[in-house]
Amino acid sequence: MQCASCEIRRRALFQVVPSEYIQDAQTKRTHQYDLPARRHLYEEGQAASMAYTLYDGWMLLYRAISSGGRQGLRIALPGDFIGFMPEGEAAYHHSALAVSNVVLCGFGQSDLHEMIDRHSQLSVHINRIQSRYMASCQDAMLGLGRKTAEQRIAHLIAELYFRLLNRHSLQDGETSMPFPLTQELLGDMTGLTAVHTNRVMRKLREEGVLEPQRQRLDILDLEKLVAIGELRRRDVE
Amino acid sequence: MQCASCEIRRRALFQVVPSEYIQDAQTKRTHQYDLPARRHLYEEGQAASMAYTLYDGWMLLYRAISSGGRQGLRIALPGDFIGFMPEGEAAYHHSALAVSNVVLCGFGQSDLHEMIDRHSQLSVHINRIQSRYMASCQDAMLGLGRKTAEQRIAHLIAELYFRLLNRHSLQDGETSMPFPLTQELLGDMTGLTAVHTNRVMRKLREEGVLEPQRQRLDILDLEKLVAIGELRRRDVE
DNA sequence: CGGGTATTTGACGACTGTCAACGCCAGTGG
DNA sequence: CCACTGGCGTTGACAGTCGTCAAATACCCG
Repeated sequence: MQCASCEIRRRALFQVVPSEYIQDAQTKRTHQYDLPARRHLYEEGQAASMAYTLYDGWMLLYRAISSGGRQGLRIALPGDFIGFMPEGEAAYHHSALAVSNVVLCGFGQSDLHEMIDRHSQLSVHINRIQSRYMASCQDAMLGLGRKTAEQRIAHLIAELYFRLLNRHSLQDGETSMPFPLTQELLGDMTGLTAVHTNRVMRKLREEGVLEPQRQRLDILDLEKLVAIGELRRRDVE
Repeated sequence: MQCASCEIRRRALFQVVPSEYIQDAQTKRTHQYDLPARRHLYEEGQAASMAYTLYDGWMLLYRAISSGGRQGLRIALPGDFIGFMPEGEAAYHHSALAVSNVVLCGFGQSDLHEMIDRHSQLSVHINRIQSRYMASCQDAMLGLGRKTAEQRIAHLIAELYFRLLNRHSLQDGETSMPFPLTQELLGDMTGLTAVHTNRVMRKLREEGVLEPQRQRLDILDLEKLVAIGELRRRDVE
């Protein structure tokens, strides 16, 4: 089934590829996927045959640990390009879990590699995307290694807010955002337990910084949230 | 001053570029740099005009935090390609500090971008390098978020050991490695204080896992080290 | 209404940070 | 040769953050 609505997203990824070519062979193998909440798109160690553009919904990219828990690597938001592996890498290094119901556009990994061969600018473009992800990954390392629980959570929420803002999923000045993450998932991202995440959320509520709704989150004091999390706006893509 | 010895390394980076071209214009602007221990190669926020191949010595890549400390992102070992930024990125996102005396080969960032334009395979190659760094960055996130101090330190040391082994800086089966990191730097990498790092190192010594020498480290029980750190060998480049 | 999932709270303890002091060693200069 | 200095390693006492365990409550969907 062709995905009409994800045309926009595909253009974003392939903006550097001549459009005649896109109409061509490769895109025939582009498919839309729907995935309900709590289901995996792929798992760590699995053969990496596809890459995806997330069109709608949120996903958690994470790595499992031996004791059964997991460490979140990134919350994928609509527009994110996930699951790409360079040629020669056989398996995914992480798992991708649907946080809410999601819609994705899938590309064959080998199709992408072939396109990269023909359109060198595509590789440069993907490089830039990867470089951004790397920067946010380093941001996360800084938080996990050196920040308190409250700072990490504030940082994460502020980051998500600005990412949505930057891709115009939120209006400028809007104080309420969709928020499908459970406290357990927040904990996965911040290296905390669900219990402690809860305590921190209460504190942030009591401080008048934010107010959770069902599946949504009101940001009551964005400035304070940014200050607590020590978020540097320029680092957010 | 031209760098004869870094010819090997340059080939590693440019292995995908026709050799006639390498003899050409760009490489004229390749220079060797020597930097004494404790000096910065570049700092966060600085204009990213150069990228480097580390030829000799160890470096710490890190990001500073507001309270004055720092979070290590990666220990760069001989052969590592550092400081590259995709076209359009103006400033480094992290700082690079020489741990020991180091020797580097520098390339102009814009020269690299130009080469990438002409030789698309170079971009693919850099992509692969970045992807590896990303994987080890995610490894670190997992440690910082979910592992104990002992696990993190064991993981880091084992990782460094295998990285040296993989690039033949160590012989197979050799149990002693060069180790210019102070306990403070170990702490920077693992998100611990120097004091606590010390306690963990003592524990590892008492358990007969390792034995520090001056500027060197003896691995007495590699298997145990790997087990404690839960290192997955296949994830190490 | 019932069952599963998510949130909330309390009590307790472990891990790690902070503060402070001391020892060791190499290099320096007298 | 020795005193001095600065960097690093080492140790102890204490406090705080956060994890663990357990239980109660709230919420959602069928």
